[in-house]
Amino acid sequence: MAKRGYHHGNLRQALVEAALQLIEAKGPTGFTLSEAAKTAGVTPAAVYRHFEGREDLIAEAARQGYEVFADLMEYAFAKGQPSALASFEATGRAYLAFARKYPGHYVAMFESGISINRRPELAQVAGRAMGVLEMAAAELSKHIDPAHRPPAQMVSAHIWAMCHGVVELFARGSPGTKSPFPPEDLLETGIGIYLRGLGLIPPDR
Amino acid sequence: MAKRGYHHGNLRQALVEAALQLIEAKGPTGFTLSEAAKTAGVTPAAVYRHFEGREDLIAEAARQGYEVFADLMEYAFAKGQPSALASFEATGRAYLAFARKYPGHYVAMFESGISINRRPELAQVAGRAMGVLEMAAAELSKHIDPAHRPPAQMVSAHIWAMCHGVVELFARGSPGTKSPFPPEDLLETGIGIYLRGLGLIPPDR
DNA sequence: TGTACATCAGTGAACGCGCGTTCACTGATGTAC
DNA sequence: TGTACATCAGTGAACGCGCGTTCACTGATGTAC
Repeated sequence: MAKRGYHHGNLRQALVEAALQLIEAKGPTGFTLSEAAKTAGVTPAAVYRHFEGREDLIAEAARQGYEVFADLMEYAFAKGQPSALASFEATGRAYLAFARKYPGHYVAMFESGISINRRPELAQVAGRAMGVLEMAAAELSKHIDPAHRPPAQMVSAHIWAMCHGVVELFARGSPGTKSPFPPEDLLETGIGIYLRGLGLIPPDR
Repeated sequence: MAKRGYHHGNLRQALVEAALQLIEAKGPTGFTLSEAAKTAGVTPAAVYRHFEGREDLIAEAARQGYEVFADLMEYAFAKGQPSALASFEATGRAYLAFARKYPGHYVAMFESGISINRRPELAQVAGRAMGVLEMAAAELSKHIDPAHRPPAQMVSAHIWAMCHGVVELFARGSPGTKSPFPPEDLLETGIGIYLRGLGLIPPDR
């Protein structure tokens, strides 16, 4: 992908990809606009033709991440159908898979400190992603005895918290916090126990 | 606490406290050594009489956080005794309470990117904190039918992940990720369902 | 098809800034006698 | 108790650096006729 002459061709996307790569490598702190520009083979000033500034570039990276994220979750949910349980578990696994496969996006989305309300499209696509998880939880809730049924939003919040916690604590090269278990197993067993607690899996298997 | 003359008296601790305050206010990114020095009423250069540099100052803030954290967890654990279940639940709640009460410490510990192996004392005290949770999980495990008993370390990892996830996603002024439930409730119900899944709480209560 | 011209997407130099860190220094404190 | 002196804990000036951002510019591209 050698720079052909004066014009880059698709600088905007190249900058986003450079940003993602740098964010993954150095964290949201270490990421600089200047370095992203250099990585894309361009002067820092050129960035301003496509973005309002540093923050805006990060926001776009996060937006694209949410887009992929929401798609993955939707796909996982659909694939598990018509079993609500399978859908739900697949959605949880998709969460971790996303964090693993797109670490740059994940950091931009959840650790960069970007406000989700910065741009309307960002808020919208983030809502779509969360919506899938809530939908999965709602489907699941139908199978629970209404007397002991927690709100679907609460169930999705629990699962989201567990997923996020596993990612942050165990799936990253995190500060010394290693566990003897692979994150995938940790999440799978954790969700399994939780679902059993909801009465959706028989007590002993 | 007006500066009395040339010598500060207890600059080292004053710097740590300034750092914590700034980290809480601006995140680990926004924190600067220079500003911490100014907050403590001192020249940036003075910091070097007490710390090796910026990172070292953050590490000390994190260390003090782990100290308090471990104490709180130990206290909660002891208070719940002799009931393993009560101890375990109290320990979980203590986690969230710590994050709420000492947000600067929490960020320094878990979001500053500081390596736990930076200094031996840091690793040691962090180990102590994790040890309490593992101990609580081990106590709890004794009451589970051995045939269906997950390793205690796994249980503590699950709970830690859930706690951390709740803190990061719902207990902070986080990016748009609000939930209609208070974090305390979210954690309490989440742990409750999980424990039910372990067979430690009767299916309906 | 060729030409004139508007628009677009870059350059590169410059800016002011605050950062972390160093250095020789100096004022305050503690200690030996 | 007084004095000389070593040690300690600060100062303040200076540094080099890379940052984000701006500006007038220019080379490349697209379009109208």
